[in-house]
Amino acid sequence: MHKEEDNPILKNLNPAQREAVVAVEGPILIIAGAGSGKTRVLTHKIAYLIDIGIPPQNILALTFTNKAAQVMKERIASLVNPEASKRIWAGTFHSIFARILRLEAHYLGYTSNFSIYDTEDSLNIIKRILQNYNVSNNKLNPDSVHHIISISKNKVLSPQDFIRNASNQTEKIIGEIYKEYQDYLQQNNAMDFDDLLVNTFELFSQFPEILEKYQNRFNFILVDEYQDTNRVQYLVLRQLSSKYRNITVVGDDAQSIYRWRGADIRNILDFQKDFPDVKIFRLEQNYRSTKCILAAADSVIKFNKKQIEKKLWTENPEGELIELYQCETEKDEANLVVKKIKELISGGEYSLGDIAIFYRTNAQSLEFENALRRENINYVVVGGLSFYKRKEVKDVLAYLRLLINPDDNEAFVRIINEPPRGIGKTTLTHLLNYSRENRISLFKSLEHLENIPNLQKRSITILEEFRNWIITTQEKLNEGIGTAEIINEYIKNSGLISMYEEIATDDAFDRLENIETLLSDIYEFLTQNENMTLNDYLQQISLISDIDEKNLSTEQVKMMTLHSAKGLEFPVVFIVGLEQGLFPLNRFRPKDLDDEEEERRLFYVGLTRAMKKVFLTYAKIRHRFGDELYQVPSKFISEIDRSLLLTFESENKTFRRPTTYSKETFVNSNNFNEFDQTEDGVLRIGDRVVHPFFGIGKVEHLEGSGNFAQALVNFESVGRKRLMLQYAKLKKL
DNA sequence: TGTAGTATCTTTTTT
DNA sequence: AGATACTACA
Repeated sequence: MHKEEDNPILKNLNPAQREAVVAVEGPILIIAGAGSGKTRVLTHKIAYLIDIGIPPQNILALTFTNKAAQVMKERIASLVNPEASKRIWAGTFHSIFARILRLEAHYLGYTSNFSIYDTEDSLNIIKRILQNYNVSNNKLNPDSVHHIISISKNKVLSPQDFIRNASNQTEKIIGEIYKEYQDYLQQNNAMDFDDLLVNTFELFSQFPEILEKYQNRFNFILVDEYQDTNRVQYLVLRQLSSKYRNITVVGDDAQSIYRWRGADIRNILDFQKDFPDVKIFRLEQNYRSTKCILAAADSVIKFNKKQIEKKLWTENPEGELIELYQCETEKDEANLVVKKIKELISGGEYSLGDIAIFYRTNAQSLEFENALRRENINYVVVGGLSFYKRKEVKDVLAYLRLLINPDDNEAFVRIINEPPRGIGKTTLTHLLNYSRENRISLFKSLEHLENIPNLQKRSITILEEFRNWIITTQEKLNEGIGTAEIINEYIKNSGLISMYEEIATDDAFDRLENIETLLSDIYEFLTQNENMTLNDYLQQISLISDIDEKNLSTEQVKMMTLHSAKGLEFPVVFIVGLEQGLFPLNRFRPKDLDDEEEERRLFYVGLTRAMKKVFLTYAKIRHRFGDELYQVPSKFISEIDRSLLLTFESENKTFRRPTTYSKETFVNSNNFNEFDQTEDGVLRIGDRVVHPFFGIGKVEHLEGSGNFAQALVNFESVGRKRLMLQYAKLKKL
């Protein structure tokens, strides 16, 4: 025992943390509250494992982002020998599984240069399949079909299972589409994000000897953010750990925010069922936030019924009260936040890098960007339209994908007429038909141009030329020398660059710059890493997320969605857009209590990111699709213990034309706790109503109750308005 | 086949 | 309001 006390790896850990670290063998569940040193426990545990002689290459650490894995490796490197830290397998489920699948691809009928399709690719495929099905698009839109397929995969439900379980015609059709989609992916030698998980599960299920190989390799498995794993991730974890049973999972049910993409909170409960001998540790001391922030977060999360009982506490100071600002519009809100940021900076206590702005949807970032730019304040936006999602970047990547995996039809479709080279819709349709009928890829079908009906002479010449160009480039690439130069030449010959040079607008120059950045990024990757190939590059970037890329240690204000904020911490946090319908977000579908609880956890995550100070804001009026919406403060505001809140009205009101909605329309800011559950009157969805100012309209949605009851009314004269029934004086027709 | 003009949709959250 | 997708023409 005393020997362990001396171990530097165990110093600076509290008793609970230390116990969790030295519990080496068997299944271990760590329930770790926000800010309780979860990452610290994981890193120290891995360092400890290495310290007691476990070979680092036998350790597998699964994290939620690549960045978290990278941070973990760096910290381990500083605790033990840096060389050892490099040999740990650490990464996201997706990237680690992709790595395994590359090595074992042939077992599943893939080759190791398979493409990884992103959501956009998947949607394009589904759109095309839907067209062939000739179904009315309003019921089966690509997004929802894609979502259903994705959720099914995460539950390990095959197309055959899906069709068998179908209970109506629509489901049956979706099942057919799912099947066609899956066959198509296999033909393209491509996997989508979900396949990386499902196929790993299939690989291990079908080939026990492969499973055993990886069981033996990963003697010790550690999983971060366990509350956000889904069914298939859980199943693979169970497969991998079933031999040695050394698995440590860390999670906090209060921070589970990915139910919508299949995360299953039951994984924690099932974990205890599968491993009855599980040892459970609880980390309940928070080192991050002030007492005030913690109390506020606690008062909110108490409104959730489903949760594991735990009490988070801190020795940190009381801290300052949370400030709540009521703003006129979203512009006003952005201006207020910028004003507060300037005050924080001039106060001398904080710098720009200490400050973060969290919002519910990416679209909200725009106003803040504008306001910050006007005041010359440096900022960085995480997420939104990331570099690798830009059209011109994706086009270049598609050119490269086609070189590596010529069966990649999505890449082919993307670039065959980009820039325009005279292969239009008609020609492409002929090609697509031929390749579908003969079950070969588009690129392969170029070998049989003379057999393809209806092709014009001109098209044939162009396509032949295209095919030769790709093949010659592939041959050059296979020689393995001067890869970066070959790629530059190839992209130059594609005509993309000269196309943008000819357009010569500001936008086109931006795009050119992005292409240049990408090419030099590739150049650097290939020259810095001796034995890395273009294939490695493509794989790496397809699984990179925006948060992995962005440097958060800079002196800039950080802006991101609440989802991206998970796992991070900042001295000062702004949570904006706290309005009913926006946060909690609702999509005007039947109310789901679980949805609301998830939104509340998201708010909890936001609050608990803050170390010292929290600002909350909402706008009374928010513009959306050109409409003016009258907003109601988020119910979450009313759930914060009132003694912890200071409420303000934003002073810098922007000028607005007076309407019949004068001051009394809006909630008095002292009224937040009067939210109650009384019945919302006689108004029903579909009712036609008349309003003294807006005239006749139809009720499309109702929500809230008591003083907060509100209706979304579509008026004939002015379109959709969100109105508070208390003030709106609507008359039913 | 490419373009100009028009209709329609957009805003969840991410690997 | 602005961007994208679709349709009718050159």
